[in-house]
Amino acid sequence: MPLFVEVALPVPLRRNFSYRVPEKSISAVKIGLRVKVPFGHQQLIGLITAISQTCDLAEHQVKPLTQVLDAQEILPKSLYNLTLWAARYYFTSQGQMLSQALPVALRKGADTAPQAITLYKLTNQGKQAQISLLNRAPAQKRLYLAISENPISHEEFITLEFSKAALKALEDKGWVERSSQVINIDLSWRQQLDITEKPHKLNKQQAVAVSILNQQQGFNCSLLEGITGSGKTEVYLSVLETVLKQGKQALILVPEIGLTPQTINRFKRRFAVNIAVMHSALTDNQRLEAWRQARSGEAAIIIGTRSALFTPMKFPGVIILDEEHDASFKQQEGVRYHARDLAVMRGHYEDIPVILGTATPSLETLQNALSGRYHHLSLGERAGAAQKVKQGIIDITNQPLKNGMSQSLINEMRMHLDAGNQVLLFINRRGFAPALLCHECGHLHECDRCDAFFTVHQGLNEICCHHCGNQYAIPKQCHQCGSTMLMGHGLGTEQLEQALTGIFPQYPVVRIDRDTTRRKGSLEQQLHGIHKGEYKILVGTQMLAKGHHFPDVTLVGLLDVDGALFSADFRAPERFGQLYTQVSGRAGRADKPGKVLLQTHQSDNILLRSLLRQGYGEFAREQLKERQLAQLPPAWHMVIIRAEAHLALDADDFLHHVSQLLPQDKDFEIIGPIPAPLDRKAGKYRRQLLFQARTRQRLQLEFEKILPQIEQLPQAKKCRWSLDRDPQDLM
DNA sequence: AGCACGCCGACT
DNA sequence: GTCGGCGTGCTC
Repeated sequence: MPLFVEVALPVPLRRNFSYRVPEKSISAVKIGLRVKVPFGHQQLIGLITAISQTCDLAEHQVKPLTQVLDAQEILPKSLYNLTLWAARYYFTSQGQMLSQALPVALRKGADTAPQAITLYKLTNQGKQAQISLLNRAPAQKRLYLAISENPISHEEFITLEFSKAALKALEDKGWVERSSQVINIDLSWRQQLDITEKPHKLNKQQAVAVSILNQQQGFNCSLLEGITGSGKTEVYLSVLETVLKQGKQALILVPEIGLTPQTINRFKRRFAVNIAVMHSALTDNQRLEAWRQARSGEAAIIIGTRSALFTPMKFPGVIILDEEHDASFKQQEGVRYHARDLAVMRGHYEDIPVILGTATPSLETLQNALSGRYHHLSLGERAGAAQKVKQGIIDITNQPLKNGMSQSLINEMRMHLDAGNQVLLFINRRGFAPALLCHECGHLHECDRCDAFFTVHQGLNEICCHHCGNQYAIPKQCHQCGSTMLMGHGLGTEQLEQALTGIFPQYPVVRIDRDTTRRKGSLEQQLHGIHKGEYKILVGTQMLAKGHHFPDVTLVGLLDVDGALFSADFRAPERFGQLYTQVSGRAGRADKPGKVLLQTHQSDNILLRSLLRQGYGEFAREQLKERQLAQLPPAWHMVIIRAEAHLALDADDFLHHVSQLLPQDKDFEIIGPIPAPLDRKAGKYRRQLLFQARTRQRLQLEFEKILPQIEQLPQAKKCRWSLDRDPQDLM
């Protein structure tokens, strides 16, 4: 009787492939095992998703699988199901999603069995050896002494920086031998949890939060809202204690920039348990080892960034996702999944609680908290540094600007610098899609057909409405006052850095953005320089605000507030609110009050006023109402279809045909095709189509129906295209 | 996504 | 005469 398997392969084709199971492997196949299979001219590794006695394809079309790689399912059932759910949700192939969920080493075929570790120990001859013979070989002596005390593992050998030559010499003498040993899985933490640091006394709000969180059984989700310094981590630690005492594991997810030794040490100090850390600097094998320890239950705590979401747990207890609003939880290439959304879904599949922590909730999470789907727990809302910060608005309408800085700002900077303090200047991320604004009268140019602001496309010398696609050449004069001083592009960090060096030659400037921090370790180096006071003026993008505290910074300037408030990107105001709140929470300290200055042409803007007067909470609630009116996320649900081609026409043509396939009624809205805010990249033209649906269900249904048709479009061959569900930015 | 096949330009 | 550019087409 022939046997066939369906295999999910890491290819962008949205289907699985059938293979014949060779006689000898028939008893070895099971759903969820990795197999190696021939695919075109290559051998790929995929997962078995189904087994059947029959196959629809003709016999000559089906190849036999090459090898079964596992004896046991590679993922626990809950994670396997989550991953398949995610494949559907993000409209990607099961194979790509599953491959995403595995550490690279396993994608390449590594073994899941724990690796035997190499131990170096003394031979009988070595035990009787005369140490004095090593007097002239200090490296050998050091190693010999270490080994004679206790056999050492290869890992210790590396970390203690012994010499390889010395080891070889001792082996050649016959004094030291290596043996390999399989380490028994140590689960003793489940019986006996050692707490190595006395917990801080919780304040009332923390205690309330902890007691509510500790009562949770099974799946549920909580938003823990607390400003910087309100003690979120202490709440996490307290919840962890409860979970670990029940013999269950905790998965902690943090933003890319937040995974510092200090963060990890906070957990290490409190609990004497094995902590698996998953970060991008690990080698494939180190990652695999951390993964194994999580899967076996040896690691009680797993802490990592976005991709750590897929770490299996033998005894799942809780998922904590810190700084839940952080954009780095959304993968921006390949499968564009959101670790926060999948974390909630994973909590559901594992039937365990999920805790989302932040000072500035994303509107998605806020909506869920306000509607009662999530518990809403608050910490120290009104306390802390935020209140002490002085805030000021500089209306720059018709003010002379030096590289984006007004004279008032420069004067203020000088005061703070001369007093020996540091100054921090923020500008928006490059590639922001700015509105066209008159510097003289502050008029914002709006599309004549919609209510949307025009977006400036400097490269094309065009303004474009991102709602209807309406395009014009950039006007020479303001439509309201006739001025020729129209502003349409944010300035760059580099430009600003140069200007500052000119204005304040005596104060060293440091610039922190994607470009200056690309090299590994350079961010740490720059931050170190800032803390030592080597730099006086700090220039940077959002990056600088995340998780870093600069006690000597007393003045923070936000240069391009308008660029954030009037961007074509509907999330820009939300992100600005988060940035502003974070910055205000961090400027200065108790004995050195900080000041935040905002430059804008729209000093009486309602949004801005509400943010400054009432804080992020109110601001966010107002934003939420606006999103509802505008039928934008999280009220409605969005998918972006992006296309890239050598000729703009090809991309447009494709998207146009796609838009014909999409449903059109009151539950759906289609915008575009329009140029992508970064419309030309590497000589290719990028266009996009926005699609909004009233409900998730309809969106899912419609796309599942038309996706095969989109794939079949002849125009699809002329361009590269991709889907992005719940897009983070419209770039 | 890979990878091979295939058809046109600057080199020994 | 060949090496290699990347367009197009296929993968159970």
